Amino acid sequence: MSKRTIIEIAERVGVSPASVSRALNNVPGVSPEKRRQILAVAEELNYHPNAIARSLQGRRINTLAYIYVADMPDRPATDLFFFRDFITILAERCATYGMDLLLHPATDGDGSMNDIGRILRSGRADGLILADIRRVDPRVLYLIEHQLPFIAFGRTDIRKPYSYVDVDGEWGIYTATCHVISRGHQRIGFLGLPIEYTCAVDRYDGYHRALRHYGLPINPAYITHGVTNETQARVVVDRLLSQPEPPTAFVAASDMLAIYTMSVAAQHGMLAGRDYAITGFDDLPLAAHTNPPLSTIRQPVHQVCEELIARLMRRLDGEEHAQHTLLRPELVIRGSS
Amino acid sequence: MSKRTIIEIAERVGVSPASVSRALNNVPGVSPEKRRQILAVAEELNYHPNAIARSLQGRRINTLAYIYVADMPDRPATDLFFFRDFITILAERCATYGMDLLLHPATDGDGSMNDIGRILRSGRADGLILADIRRVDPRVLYLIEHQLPFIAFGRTDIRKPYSYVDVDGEWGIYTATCHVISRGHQRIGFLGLPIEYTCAVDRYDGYHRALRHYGLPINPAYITHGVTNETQARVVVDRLLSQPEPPTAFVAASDMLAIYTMSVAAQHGMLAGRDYAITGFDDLPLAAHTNPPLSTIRQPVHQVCEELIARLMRRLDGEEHAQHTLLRPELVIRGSS
DNA sequence: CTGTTAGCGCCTTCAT
DNA sequence: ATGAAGGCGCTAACAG
Repeated sequence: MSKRTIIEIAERVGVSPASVSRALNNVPGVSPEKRRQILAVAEELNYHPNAIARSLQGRRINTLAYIYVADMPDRPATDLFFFRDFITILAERCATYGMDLLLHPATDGDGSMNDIGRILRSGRADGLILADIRRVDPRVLYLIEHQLPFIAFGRTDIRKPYSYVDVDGEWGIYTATCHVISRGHQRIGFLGLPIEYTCAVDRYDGYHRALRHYGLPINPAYITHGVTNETQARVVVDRLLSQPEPPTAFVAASDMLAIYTMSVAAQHGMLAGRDYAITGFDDLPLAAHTNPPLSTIRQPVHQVCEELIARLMRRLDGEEHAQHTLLRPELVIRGSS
Repeated sequence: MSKRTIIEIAERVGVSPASVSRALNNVPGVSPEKRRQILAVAEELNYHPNAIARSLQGRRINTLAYIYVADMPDRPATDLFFFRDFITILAERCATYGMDLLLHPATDGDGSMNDIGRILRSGRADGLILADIRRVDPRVLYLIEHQLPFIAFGRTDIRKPYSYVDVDGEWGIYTATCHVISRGHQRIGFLGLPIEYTCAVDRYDGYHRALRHYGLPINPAYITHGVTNETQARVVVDRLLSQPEPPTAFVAASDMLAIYTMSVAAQHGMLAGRDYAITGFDDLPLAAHTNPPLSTIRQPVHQVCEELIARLMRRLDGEEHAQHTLLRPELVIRGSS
């Protein structure tokens, strides 16, 4: 196997490497005849341009990177399942823009600060996608400061301008809570995410607003934050249910939280939809197949991914800077509420 | 923002770029003092070596690519969910080897033949991971012929040597079928994958062997192949159940097939575990949360990924060529059987 | 239309 | 221990 470079093609055809380059890139300035020959030989040699050499000239490498923390100890297991789906959909959207997705599960627990600059500056990716956004997120600050091209899936409390796409979790949970109230429930438990995440606060706010809106009291004994796995869920839900006046409904900030809760409640002999109501958030593929099927707030994942990539690509083209999108999720009513 | 190259560091420190390179790469031949200075300045400048320039010299880019077909029309939706999990676990295993995972959802339906050579030869990835293997897989043939470094998750009928990792689906389905038979079932339906996939045949063989082993007849009316979505499942399962002597148990070649089946059966008023038995294959996160929880054959995904990456890395190091691993899955008995 | 030249950022001889 | 020079594969700028 020879080298398979434009030089080899040039030699075979009897032209200069520059002409080969021009022909291969559809740049004018090559006679049709030579262009034809060149393309034929390239085809015959099974030639593929070296993307590495190309991007060394300052061109793009046609790759977007998604850097995430894979094994964050307090990472909601719930989000983990959501992000598994998110990743594949993101990759598909990338593909429609001719980009590949580079997955980098960060190794440092500190939100992958080490890797962020490295991947971008090392030229391995043209832009960055960030998720799991915290209210004050050092990664976002870093990227803004260094003017690196990125897009965030989620808002922060940071005032500086940057681009993001987010789902209106406040509205979503507000809607879910109202739905449950309209079913006649008055004592409503809330199962929240770890409050360092922006979306955790956002979703809690929706719960809060719905209760206020209906003039229901905010009872701290019904509210819990930061449950991230089934074991913790067991403790918390047991406690919630063993109160003198336990909640008759639960609004969970994620499908997995809801599923854990249903599982614990089942051990108390309680069946969702019959003995209590519950709603989730995400609409994982799983949600339609639980028993009973889980009512939930569906994240518009496809839209989210489309917007993320579209904005990031425009940023790479220098066409836009600090724009954002807030997408509205959708209440899906199933048997659990 | 300046260029941030070794040249800039060299100028600041007052040495040659070569010395900077040596210092940065821990190559001997730099005085400790200069080395210290160089590293200090690099740190201060927030310098990251350009991976692109590096790999132009023939070094690795530290990336493995997973090329897959995202929107294959006949792609079992079942596998889709499995591969979503597979991807994230694969990425994590890559990370432990210092590699990133490049996701390329192929755009051509033809098994991504176009992209395979391109990605590898373009230097964007050092090696390739292939899944969704078919019995005669043109991608595998191509990669073997061109001596490109790859590893397959799955066997083929191809005789030429190449490396793969696979799960013993024959054994798995054999075990599941025996389990169901041992529960007293005699009429056992089989729900198979599209037979162009090696694993589809493999799993069917397990069913076949179990029936033979117990001297049960092979009834074609109980056997179906190639169901890939819920709509098809409805038709097929309806037909299976409306026979004079319908199966009293089902062995499905994937969890999703099993779940679809349970869903259709429920509409016939039949509850798994009570009115009939059913087993799946994969052990998706979903499986533990269906109603009733699904008995299934658990794919050792973590082991699979570990072996895939380990073998591929050894291949890249020139240490091994056509080795393979066959992993044994595990029967997980839950409420559905 | 075509070829030559220079250089992207880095590493690796080869001298010194 | 250090620096100068060449080249990885490709493309852009400049000549002809």
